[in-house]
Amino acid sequence: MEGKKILVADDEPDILEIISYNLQLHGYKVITAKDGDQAIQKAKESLPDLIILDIMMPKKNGMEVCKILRSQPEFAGTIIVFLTALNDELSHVKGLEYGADDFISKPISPKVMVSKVNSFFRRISKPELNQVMDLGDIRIVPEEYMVYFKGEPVSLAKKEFELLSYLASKPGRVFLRNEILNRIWGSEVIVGDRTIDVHIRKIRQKLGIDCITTVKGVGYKFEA
Amino acid sequence: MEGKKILVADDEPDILEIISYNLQLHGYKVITAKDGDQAIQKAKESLPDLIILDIMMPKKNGMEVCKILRSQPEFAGTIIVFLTALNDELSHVKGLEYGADDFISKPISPKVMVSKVNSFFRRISKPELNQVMDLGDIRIVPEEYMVYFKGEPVSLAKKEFELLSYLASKPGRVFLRNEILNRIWGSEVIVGDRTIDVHIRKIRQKLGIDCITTVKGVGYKFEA
DNA sequence: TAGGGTATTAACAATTTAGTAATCATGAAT
DNA sequence: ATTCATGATTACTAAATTGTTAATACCCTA
Repeated sequence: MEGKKILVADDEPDILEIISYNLQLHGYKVITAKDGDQAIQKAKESLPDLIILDIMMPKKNGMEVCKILRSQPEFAGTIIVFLTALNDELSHVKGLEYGADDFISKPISPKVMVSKVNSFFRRISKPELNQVMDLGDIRIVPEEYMVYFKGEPVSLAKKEFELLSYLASKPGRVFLRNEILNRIWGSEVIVGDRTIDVHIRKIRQKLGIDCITTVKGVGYKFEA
Repeated sequence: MEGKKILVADDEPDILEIISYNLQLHGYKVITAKDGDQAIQKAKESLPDLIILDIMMPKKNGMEVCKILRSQPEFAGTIIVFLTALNDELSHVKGLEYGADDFISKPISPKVMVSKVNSFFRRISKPELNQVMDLGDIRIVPEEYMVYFKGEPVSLAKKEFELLSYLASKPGRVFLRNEILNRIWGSEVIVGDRTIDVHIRKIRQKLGIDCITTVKGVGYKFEA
């Protein structure tokens, strides 16, 4: 997260000030721009990881900037978010068309802003699902489709393995049954109510310990 | 989103018709009023989740209605939006002073209207629900469905957790029993009078300290 | 200090939700 | 063709959650 570059473009110096101050406080490098043209220019020279664009700006508005940047391959992977007025649904719709990743509503709460920014980075830095996961006594090795409990190999079936990996991808976090269904079974497939439970049971059985906690009425979570 | 009650007030039967038809199509329950007085009366008896007010109405105009409703605690959490002529800047400014949450411009596009309404509910239905809340000794982690008291995990049941999160979302603010019912149980469900109390009790018990204060005849509030 | 309204509480009942074991269907491996 | 593992379903059981009741307790006000 540290050292990530963020470009902020807004024509109001105050906003610019507040945003960059708070982001810098959290270890981000901030580049600022005060209009659309400058935003494009600075984006090209600094290649930021995240770009925050105000919708309304002189020279070129946020939408235009976004459109232009998105058309260039070096910004394909860059996160672009808009600053919008609260509930400005129209901008949201258009913004998504132009390739925005998300929106931050004005008025801005620094706290919310920073946590949103953090979550953007968390989101993209995730696709490392093939990483070996070490969680206490449990070790998950995706490329072997294998799980080890205290060094002992435990062989899980595909669905079981995927389910465990998914839950273990964020220990402590509760995954809703719906999320699980979507991720493991896909949104088209419809499976019975008890299917998840049965697979959870198998995992618990095979691992011998209960590393999966039930949150009734909500879902399941992994805990080391 | 389903079953949310929306009160629409406008003196033009056609507009009323279009709006309510489209909203109903999307699963909302619509109540209509054709003037300001009726709007107030119906608002009081049906306690809608969202109120759409035309600015220009007989008896009382939208501003007045808004002002009156806002002055009553049971409408503190209700979303109120105005129907305004496009670019009617003056109404916008005044409207915000009177406590409006947003504006919808005439002429009305049903599509835009519905998507705006949806977004209102999306906003309020989870106002930063994924934010960790730190309140003195108490820490609420929505992602984990967990509450920590002085670092010690306390596991609350779903309803209890939701209730606590709700109250804690605005420490110090009193939540009316009605608001709580609407938010936690939904406007359709009918539960007995003592139900809230019992859940409050459970939370108090489990947390060990009394962070929830009773305001007799009114409701409850969270205090760190 | 008596009484109305309101909240607290504990015990209980109802409901919802998850766990379990047995069973079936499918398809790959022997 | 038979076996076997997987994955899904079912019907049943178990358990936790959630809601109700009814017996107080509390606190204003008269």
